[in-house]
Amino acid sequence: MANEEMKVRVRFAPSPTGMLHLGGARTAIYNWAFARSQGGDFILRIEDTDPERSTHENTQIILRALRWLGLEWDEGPEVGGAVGPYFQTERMATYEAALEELKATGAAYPCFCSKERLDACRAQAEKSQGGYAGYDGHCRDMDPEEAAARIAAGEPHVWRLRVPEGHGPIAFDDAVYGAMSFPADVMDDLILVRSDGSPTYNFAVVCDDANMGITHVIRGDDHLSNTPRQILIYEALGLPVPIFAHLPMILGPDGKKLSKRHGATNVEDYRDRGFLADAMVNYLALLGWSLDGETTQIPREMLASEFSLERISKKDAVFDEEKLTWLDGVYMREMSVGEWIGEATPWLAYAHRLGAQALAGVSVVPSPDKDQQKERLASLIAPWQDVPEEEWQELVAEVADRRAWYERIYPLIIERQTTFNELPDKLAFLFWGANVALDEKSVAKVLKKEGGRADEALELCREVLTDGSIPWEAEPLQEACRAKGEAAGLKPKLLFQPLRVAVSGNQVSPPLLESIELLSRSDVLARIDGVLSIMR
RNA sequence: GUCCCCAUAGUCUAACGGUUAGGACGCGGCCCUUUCAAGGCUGAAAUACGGGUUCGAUUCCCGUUGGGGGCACCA
Repeated sequence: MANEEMKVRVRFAPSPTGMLHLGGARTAIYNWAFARSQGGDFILRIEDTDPERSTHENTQIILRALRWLGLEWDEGPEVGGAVGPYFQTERMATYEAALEELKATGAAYPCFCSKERLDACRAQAEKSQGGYAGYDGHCRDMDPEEAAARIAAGEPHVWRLRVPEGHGPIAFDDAVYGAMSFPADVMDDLILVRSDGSPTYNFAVVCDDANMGITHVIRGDDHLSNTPRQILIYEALGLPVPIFAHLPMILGPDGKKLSKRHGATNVEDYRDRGFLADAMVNYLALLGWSLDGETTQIPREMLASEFSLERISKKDAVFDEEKLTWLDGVYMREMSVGEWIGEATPWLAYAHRLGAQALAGVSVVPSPDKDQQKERLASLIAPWQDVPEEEWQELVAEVADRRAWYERIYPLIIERQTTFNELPDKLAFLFWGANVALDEKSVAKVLKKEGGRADEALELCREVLTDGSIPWEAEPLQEACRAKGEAAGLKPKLLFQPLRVAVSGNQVSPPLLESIELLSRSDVLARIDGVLSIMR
């Protein structure tokens, strides 16, 4: 057992067999937060013992995702540390040493059963007993001399753990689930080392956690049933058992284990859909943990000081993207102009491209279906990926060159966005130049309304916007329009909605006169004239 | 088949024997308003079921039901 004076050391140990998914990200967050709150060390270890599925690219993807989330590790890949290396494939000597120890005490024995025999056993057990109960111990009591001879003859074999007979229940105190107890007699003799000499997961994990001085193992619930097996290995090796904390699963909206069919499960997809890392960390932290049941905004710094294992929930949690989206909006609104431009640049550049692609002159486009629109936004992953590199560089450079202008968009949009993916659609009209793409529904509802005075309203506004004596600024332009509308008996709504549609193409847009201020007089007048011409 | 875990509104959660069962997302209404947001106020919505223990159960115990995970030469 770890005593109180020991420095807390925790680790996140992903296997590089794919992307970093939401569950893994939350496990990493909890490990990180626990280490920070305890003044301990957060270690990253790559479990790449499965050569079939582990790749260098996947490792890089995981490191990148962790860095995006802002979870810096104290020891691990690219950072180093005193108990490295931090890739399991580079620690083979330590597993071999541990195996030698187990061989010497008789706690490990060689097993020559072929994969085929084991498969057959399993198949038969499933047929006759309805389920597999584990390895049947075929080689457990083989004569040591026979075993030695067969090894010497080069016969393929694995090494299994000899689970002690008459071992009482394996008990441990889980920091989340409390007192746990598993009967030892249902435990079969698990494989420690494969026939190719590589360690299995359970064996490598125990060796590494022990050698790296891990004090608390915080990991997914799916490892709960592995824990008694691992404790058996700790015991056989005579090593101290760390404290375990198992985390409940993250489920999809249908209550099933979260998977691709629920949409994005890869954290980098969220980045590429325009979510903020801060919101992601906050949301994920709250999925299975609470500070006090009241607080929903828990920034990283607060997590790093207030996180506690005691308040982790035992219950599986459903991932709710709507709440994440709301929280993302909260963090968005807290951003300064500078931060906003920095993060939003690709989407602003993409909005520019989208707007510049608008058709020439005035056109009417069908209104998107609300649900389809939502789905489209959800599946937009870094939409600029398809843009030719050279063109893209120019677009991005433009945002930097005209930074002052782009900064003026900030107050118009900051309270109207929840993720960056919404920006292109909402801001494209700023890049239309003299052209307009009219939304079909908006035309029907605002411009062609029965008995409406839309054309009259547009004429009035046009007069004001033509008047060079009025400064091209939102406030004076608005007041002048308002006065003119009032004189003509036009309520503000009847006056401004037609103008909104004529300029932005839609009955819903960012603040109208403030947007007009960002456009040139000639473009605005051209849009109004164009719209007027098709109304007649 | 077997081992293990879980159970408060649609969702995330608080209440560790005594509360009008609290907060958040989402949903409805009102206010603000030239649209949409944001903001403010407000409404509907939960202790899975059945037994105990107790003066008193969301809370403790047992059972039922419902969900989840493990039982690989994967991790």
